Amino acid sequence: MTSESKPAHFLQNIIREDLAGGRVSEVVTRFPPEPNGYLHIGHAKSICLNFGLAQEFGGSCNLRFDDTNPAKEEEEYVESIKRDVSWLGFQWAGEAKYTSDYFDQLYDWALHLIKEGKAYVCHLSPEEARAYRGTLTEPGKNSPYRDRSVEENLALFEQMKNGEMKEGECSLRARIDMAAPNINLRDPIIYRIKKMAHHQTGDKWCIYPSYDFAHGQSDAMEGISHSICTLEFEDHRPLYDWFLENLPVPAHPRQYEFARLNLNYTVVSKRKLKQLVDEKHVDGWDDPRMPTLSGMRRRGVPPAAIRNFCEMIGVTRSDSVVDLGMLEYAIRDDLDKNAPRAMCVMDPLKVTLTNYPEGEEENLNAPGHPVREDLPARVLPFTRTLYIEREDFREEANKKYKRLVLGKKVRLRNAYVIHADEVVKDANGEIVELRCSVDRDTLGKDPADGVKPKGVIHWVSAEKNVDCEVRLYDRLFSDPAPDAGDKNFLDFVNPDNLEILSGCKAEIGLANAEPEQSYQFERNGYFCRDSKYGTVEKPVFNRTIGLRDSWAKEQDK
RNA sequence: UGGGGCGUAGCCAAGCGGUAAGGCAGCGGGUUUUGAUCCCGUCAUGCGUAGGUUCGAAUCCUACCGCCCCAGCCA
Repeated sequence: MTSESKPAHFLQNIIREDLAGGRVSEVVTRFPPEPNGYLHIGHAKSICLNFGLAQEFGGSCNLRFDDTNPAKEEEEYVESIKRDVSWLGFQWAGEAKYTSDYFDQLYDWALHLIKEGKAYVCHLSPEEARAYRGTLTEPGKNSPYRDRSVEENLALFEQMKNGEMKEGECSLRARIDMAAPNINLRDPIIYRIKKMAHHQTGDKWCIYPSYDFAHGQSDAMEGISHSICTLEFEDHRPLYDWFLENLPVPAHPRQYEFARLNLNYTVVSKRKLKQLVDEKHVDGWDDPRMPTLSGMRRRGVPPAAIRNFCEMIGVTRSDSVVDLGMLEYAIRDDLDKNAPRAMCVMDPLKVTLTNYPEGEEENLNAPGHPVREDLPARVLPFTRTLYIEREDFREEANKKYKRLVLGKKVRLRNAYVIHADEVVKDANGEIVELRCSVDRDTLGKDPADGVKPKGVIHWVSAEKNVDCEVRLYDRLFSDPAPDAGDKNFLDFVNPDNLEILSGCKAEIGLANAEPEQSYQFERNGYFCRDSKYGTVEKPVFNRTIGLRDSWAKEQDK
């Protein structure tokens, strides 16, 4: 720890004290997703927290699929979750675990509660149970089945397990306190009947434990020292503790809650994400505009950027909304340091260098990165005809415009200084070509007259380049809180969230770009080859994020 | 109107009785063959509000206000 390191957050403080005071000898955490959907940026915070804490304190972190509800869960998600956690850069301890691994033990513990008179089979229908539960301000009433004998409960529970009861006909409930102000303590259901195959246990069971009955005991079995979850589970903590106190568990882990991540301009609810996919607002769960980890991966977001972002935003108990700009900063910060540089002209304007011999070609060397000397240099073929960005030329402009102007000079990035001599237009007055002259004595040095061009623009050889398609993504929603209150988030889908450019010309080396390998297209932004679309001859590049653009800001003034 | 939480700058967030860290965004300037990066400067007489305790309060006490979560056989 250096003097300039971040101050510790409350969980780090708690762990430090637990370790120092001997309450725990080793830190064991767990990331417990339900395999019912794809992981998103919100999960990333939890992953980084749980795995990060284990790493920081020399402990370990389990990956545990919280699969107590076969109606909602699928094997497909198990695989995608493993892939995403690994991609983020974390390794779970041993094999991935499943709450369903513990169904036998959980069943025995249910029996234990029954024998202790602390659980009973209740034949109230779901509707009746709701009525008996009371309300937020009124206590509930005891179920008429609450005082069944141990023997009767044992027999009935056996029948439940054997499939002799119908779904919803009855359930096993903990016998706690129907008048408790905390509704979770009003005889919560701990086993329900679901005549349904489970993706891990097949048709072995037709009764399944509830989250509350499964989670703490699973933690205990795994020797979890700190069971970290989000704020909405805070009210469940007394119940978490009640089970651990009333069952012969090997340990009593403690639950701590933190505030989940909220990001403006972003929705992460599974239902809404699914709707975006189903209604074709996006191209799938891994669409680069999606806040899913698979979408961000495809878009070119480096996992380290997500980790740093999670580090930046901190861990607290206050419900807050993080500005998307922070995520964008973290992405740019990582990419600036690590992405090799390249040039790509999005909207090509042909330039002919009238004093450059036809058929001549030379290979110019360009660094792979302005400061990272470990990144390999590249070779740029320079020829008589080139492409520059259409918006990098004006027939006339004031001094603020630092690009190519008719009759003036500009530096071609990593190459020569050129002078714009003449504009060629078509019948409609459209500029179709620029005729320029090149100063061959300007490679790596200023012009002999000592007049240094103010601007530098990117370019690509018109004779040797990669024809490609470029996809420019913008934020998915135009409203900072698209799902706040009673708004319909679909009303705020940003109509300009995707712009597809074709006929873009990238430097030749990009022909071999690999998906997920990020590049900075100089003066433009960060890009990576798409893993889904494009061909060998004509790749598709996704813009991860643009460079900061103070010129655009200046122009808006 | 029951229970559980949370209120420090536009946003995130330190602070734990000794006179408001840091980051993002913003603004101003410098360097620059990327209008990027980098560097420098600037940005809360103020900590939800009102009282009180104290030599001294964001920190302690009291009251009030605002926001979030809970009435699935979901997690």
